[in-house]
Amino acid sequence: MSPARTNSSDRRRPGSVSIRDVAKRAGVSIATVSRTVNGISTVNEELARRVWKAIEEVGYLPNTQARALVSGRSKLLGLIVSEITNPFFPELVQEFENLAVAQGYEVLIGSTNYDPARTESLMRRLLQRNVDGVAVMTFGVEEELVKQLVESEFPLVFVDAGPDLPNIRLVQVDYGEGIRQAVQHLAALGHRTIAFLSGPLKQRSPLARRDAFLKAMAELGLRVPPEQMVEGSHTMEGGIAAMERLLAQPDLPTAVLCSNDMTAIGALHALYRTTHRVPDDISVVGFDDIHLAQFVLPPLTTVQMSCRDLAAAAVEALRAGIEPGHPRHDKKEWRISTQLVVRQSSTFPRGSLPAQVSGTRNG
Amino acid sequence: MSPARTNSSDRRRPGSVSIRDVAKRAGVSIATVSRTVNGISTVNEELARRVWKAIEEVGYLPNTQARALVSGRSKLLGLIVSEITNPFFPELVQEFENLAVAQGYEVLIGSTNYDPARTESLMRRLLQRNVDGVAVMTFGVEEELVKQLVESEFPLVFVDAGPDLPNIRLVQVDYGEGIRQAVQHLAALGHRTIAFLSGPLKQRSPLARRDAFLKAMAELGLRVPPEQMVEGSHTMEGGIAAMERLLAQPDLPTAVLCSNDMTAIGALHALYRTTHRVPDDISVVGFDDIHLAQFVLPPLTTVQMSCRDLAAAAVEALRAGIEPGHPRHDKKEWRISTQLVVRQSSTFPRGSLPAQVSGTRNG
DNA sequence: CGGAAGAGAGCAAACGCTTACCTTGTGGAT
DNA sequence: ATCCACAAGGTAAGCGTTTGCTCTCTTCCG
Repeated sequence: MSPARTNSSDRRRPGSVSIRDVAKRAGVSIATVSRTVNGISTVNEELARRVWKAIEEVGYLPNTQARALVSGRSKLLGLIVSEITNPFFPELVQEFENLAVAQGYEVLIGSTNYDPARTESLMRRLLQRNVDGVAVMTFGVEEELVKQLVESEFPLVFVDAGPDLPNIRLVQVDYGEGIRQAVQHLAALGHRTIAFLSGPLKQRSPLARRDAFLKAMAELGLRVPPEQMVEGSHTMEGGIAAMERLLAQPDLPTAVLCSNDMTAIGALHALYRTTHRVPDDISVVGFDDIHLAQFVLPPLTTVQMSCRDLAAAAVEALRAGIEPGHPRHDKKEWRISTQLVVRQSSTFPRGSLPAQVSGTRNG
Repeated sequence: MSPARTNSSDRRRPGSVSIRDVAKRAGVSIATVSRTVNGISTVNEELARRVWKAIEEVGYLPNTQARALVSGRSKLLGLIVSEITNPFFPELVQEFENLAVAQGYEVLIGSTNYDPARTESLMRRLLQRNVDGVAVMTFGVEEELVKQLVESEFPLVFVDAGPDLPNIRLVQVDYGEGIRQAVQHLAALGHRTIAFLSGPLKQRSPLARRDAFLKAMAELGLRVPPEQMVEGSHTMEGGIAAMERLLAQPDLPTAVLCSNDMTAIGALHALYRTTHRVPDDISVVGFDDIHLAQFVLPPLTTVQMSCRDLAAAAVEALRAGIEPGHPRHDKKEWRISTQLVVRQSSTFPRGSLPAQVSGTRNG
């Protein structure tokens, strides 16, 4: 009524219509608007309708920043991955985001590119943005910082990663089962010499994969000469280099198990440039079952690790740490199982069977 | 000193040390702390030193929410992509994020999965978070909303997408040059029949790519029979399907140009399952030059579109819209050039030359 | 020596919301 | 009729900052 306007009485961008505009329009106090928006039951139905109508009319969107400021909850989750360009991560990110959004959270994603300085600045930025929790899917977060955060009970979950500290929420992948299936699959086909292209062995998860491999081999009484364990880097480039090193040796295995699909794809690439054919001369098996795995040539036999399960566990772990009355509040460990998916990059070793039943290109 | 504590005098999580704690510790007012942090020159050097020391000691991190609330700037950028799992996007996202972070922004990423409802809710969430601007790299944002945002001068930029509305910031890819190079490359090798596997033709950018192809062919006087224009979906699955439809026809082309690399990879896949070899029987050329392109078998000849340039243009366009005194404030269009990268998936058509010099697998 | 100017620091009002607390009005029990 | 309990809405404090304004010293000029 009075000519003196509040700051946003005129038409502004959607975000800048404030609760006051709604209150004025509906002829109620801002408290009532707030209560209506938050579904608090003490608001009279008739009034609530008026408020919603006013909200509609002025195009009000509650300002999340202000909400966060007063409630202390930003409804933001941080997600730290190694490299977003590694095809494994987008799938994970996607699932994580879907689940988070379904719970009313938004996600701030950052990739570390394995750079400690970058990681630290990322972590700082996330904290500064007041994220309610952080899921870490990479290594190299400074232990000191982690310890400090854990002590202050900041919700933190490590997914297939994480330092060796007590009292940390972890989502752990059970490599044993999937890798055992892969090894047994190859052994059942008749392979006796199986090489392993590992990831960077400074990290825990590649190490766990390697150990699972050695264990599965030992269970079958199969020997693994050290020269058939080659370290890669979980990238295509690393897979190429590792395979080339393997090829340079006198005794070739008839099968190669790779620590992840990217390595396997690199291996396929390296083999393509030689006279060895996959799978007839050499079988290649991956790990992760990224989307791409079914589209490489030949389609890759690999071990599936469910992104959805992984993401779901991470989100649940965070919610458990964030939301006061959450049932799983004290749970510290989540386990994800793995499982073999047979495609066309693995078959009998050459000569071990009378005929090659699986028709492949050099028929 | 006094036993009555302010809210955060004890050891809490890093984010919750407030400016007041610093002020108390340094024995100054919060205004001075604020000015020190923001580098305002009226603060005495000696005092500033004391403030920084206090900040260090209490582990203070300014609360971005509060800052945003009072300044009206969230320093958040929204980024909308179609699907984060499509390998083209992570590379773009990565670059975008790097550039944004370098300018002090954080990025909220969302994927639409081509779902209008999802797109709308995403947009609403972004506005609610008070993002300072949004870069849109997908189609299907409701025109009405866009119009409204543009009218209210909300910083918005469309990257290789966008509705046909006036006065919109656009980053446009110049398909002409790259596709012409690709066509001329194939023609120079001796190809006369070149098929085209397009993207979904309901969208602008696939349409632009197709038109560029037709134009380049026409320039050389090469005919393109309609049955050699097959519509795909810019995915591997779509590439496979499109290639299969092409293969089902009586007259095969000697070369196939694809609207994006994913389609080309699908095409390679489909061809792998036939007796046609790439590149000897049929040459395949992609578009985008995603990282993966150099690792498929055979490494893909493709047209490079620089992610970095694209991302840089998008960030600059947004900054131009956000930051008051930005020089490019009125610029509405940014252009990105494209360029052919020759790898091993293209060669002479079979029989067109006496000997095949480029050593390929069936040598 | 008085006073103006300017540097440097503090006070307090926003920013848009949530929520504890207070006020008002209603109905039922006494 | 009086009182109390309770429902329903309003008032205002406060979340952690930034920033316009004010206050207090210096310093320097006349």
